[in-house]
Amino acid sequence: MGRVSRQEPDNPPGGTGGGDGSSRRYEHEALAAVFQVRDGSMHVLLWRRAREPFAGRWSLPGGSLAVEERLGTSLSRHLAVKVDLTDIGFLEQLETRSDVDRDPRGRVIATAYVALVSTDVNPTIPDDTAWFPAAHLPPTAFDHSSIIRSGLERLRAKLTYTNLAFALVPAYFTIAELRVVYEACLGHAVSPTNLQRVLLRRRIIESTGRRTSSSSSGGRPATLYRFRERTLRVTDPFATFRPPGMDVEPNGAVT
Amino acid sequence: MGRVSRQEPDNPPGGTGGGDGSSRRYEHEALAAVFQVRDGSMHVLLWRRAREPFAGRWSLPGGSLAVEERLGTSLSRHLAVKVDLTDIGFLEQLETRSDVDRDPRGRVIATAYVALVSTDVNPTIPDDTAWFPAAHLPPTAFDHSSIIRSGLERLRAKLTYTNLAFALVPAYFTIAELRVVYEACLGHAVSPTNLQRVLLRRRIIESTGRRTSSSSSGGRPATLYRFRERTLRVTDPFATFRPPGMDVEPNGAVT
DNA sequence: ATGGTTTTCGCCTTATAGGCGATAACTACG
DNA sequence: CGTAGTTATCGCCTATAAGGCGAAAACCAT
Repeated sequence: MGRVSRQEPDNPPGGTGGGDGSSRRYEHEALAAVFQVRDGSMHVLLWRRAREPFAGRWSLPGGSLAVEERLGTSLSRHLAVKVDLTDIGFLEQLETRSDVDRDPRGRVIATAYVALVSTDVNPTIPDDTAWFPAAHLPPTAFDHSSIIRSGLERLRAKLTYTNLAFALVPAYFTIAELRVVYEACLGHAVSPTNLQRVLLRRRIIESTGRRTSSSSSGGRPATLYRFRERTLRVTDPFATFRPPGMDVEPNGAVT
Repeated sequence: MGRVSRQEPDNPPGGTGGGDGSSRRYEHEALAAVFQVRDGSMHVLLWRRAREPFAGRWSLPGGSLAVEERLGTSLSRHLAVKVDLTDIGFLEQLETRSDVDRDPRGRVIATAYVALVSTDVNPTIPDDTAWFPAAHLPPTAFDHSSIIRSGLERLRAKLTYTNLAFALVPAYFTIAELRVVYEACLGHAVSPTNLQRVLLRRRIIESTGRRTSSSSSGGRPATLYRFRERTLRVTDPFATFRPPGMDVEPNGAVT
């Protein structure tokens, strides 16, 4: 192949496309793995395919990228329009799948996102969509089940070293409610005692003075907590190998 | 936008493209942020653009996606062909940029990767490419400097909670050499004592019996260490909130 | 009031990171 | 050969964060 030379496609878009096969164009879709904790376990929102390929199987909601949009906004639009889903607390790009044969009809590149929905919203979804427990997925289409696994993995990781849970619970919540979410996500028992202590110490959550009026099954009324911030923030276990005199302020700044 | 109905582009590729603007096609390029520690500081490999737009500015190596390729292999090919770079120890997808106007010539979607090169390789690179310290980048093209920052952030994070450093050092190395790499990457002093202890305790590195024959400037010969594994493996600070009796075996399995 | 239930606090143990000085193992040079 | 200089490594301690467990708090129902 010729001499080493240029870099990106210097061909103007729509240009003649010289050399080694540049200026090819591809369909591009944005997919969302929408997660919500329902009845104590993690669920994913899936769409039942009406047509071939994979007719009858379930797939991630999403849609193709429009000309004037970025992937993220495109996806929000598709979710709003097609599944009536607007209450998304968190949306983050996950990964882009480019396998040549991931769609039997032809080449479609897909960028997958992770979307989180709080437990206190119950969106009205179309008939051909449904929530499925992430642990027991129905037969899925394309590479979507692999994408879901990948999303779950990221979710689990971030839940332990960030404040990401803010997107999965209402603005005000009890430790018990938070515990359910953590258990659903991590897939194992979580001690409420330890959960409270750790998140308070990390200054991720804080107590509002208020308490639940009275719980259904009796028992001491729980304090209502809230997340100090409702945007993603990492706690610094990344501070291993931290330099000598370096201390991290509560606000995250470094002195 | 009609009634809520289908999902992915059900149009066969090349089809007529109905409804809400589906089956659009876009140019797609793969870019690499190639990192290497040189002279004790982190460097990035950049390419000098010959033509407009951004003529004379520096950009990430890469190239457009060919029809029969996945993004990762496409990128490897471009790096091998165009910058003669084949000794890449690690290649991981970073993120996909889809801003409409990121390329003034028209719409090009870019998927960026992080690539790592060990300190013991010194690839012969073309005239119009050069290594730049990541802390002092030259004027860059497109959104590339933002991509580099993003890559550096991931690199720093992963260096502290994974064995990722294996891709930045030779197969056998001394703690001193490893320290240089960590300092270059994290941007602050790292104690060799602590580095050794932590990585040994985490069972990320292990001592080969061998020692450096004799160093240049005198001093006790250092033990040669090696990474137990040369594929990405996370250490489990993700194990916070770990369930009661759950212990993690040295090999990473969970009992 | 009494018992059941749930939440929360206090005290302790364990695990991991980090500081610092002492010792080991070489080179260089008289 | 002996001694100074240099670098690597180890041992012992401290600091911090996570986790276990039981006791107390604060409600409900009878």
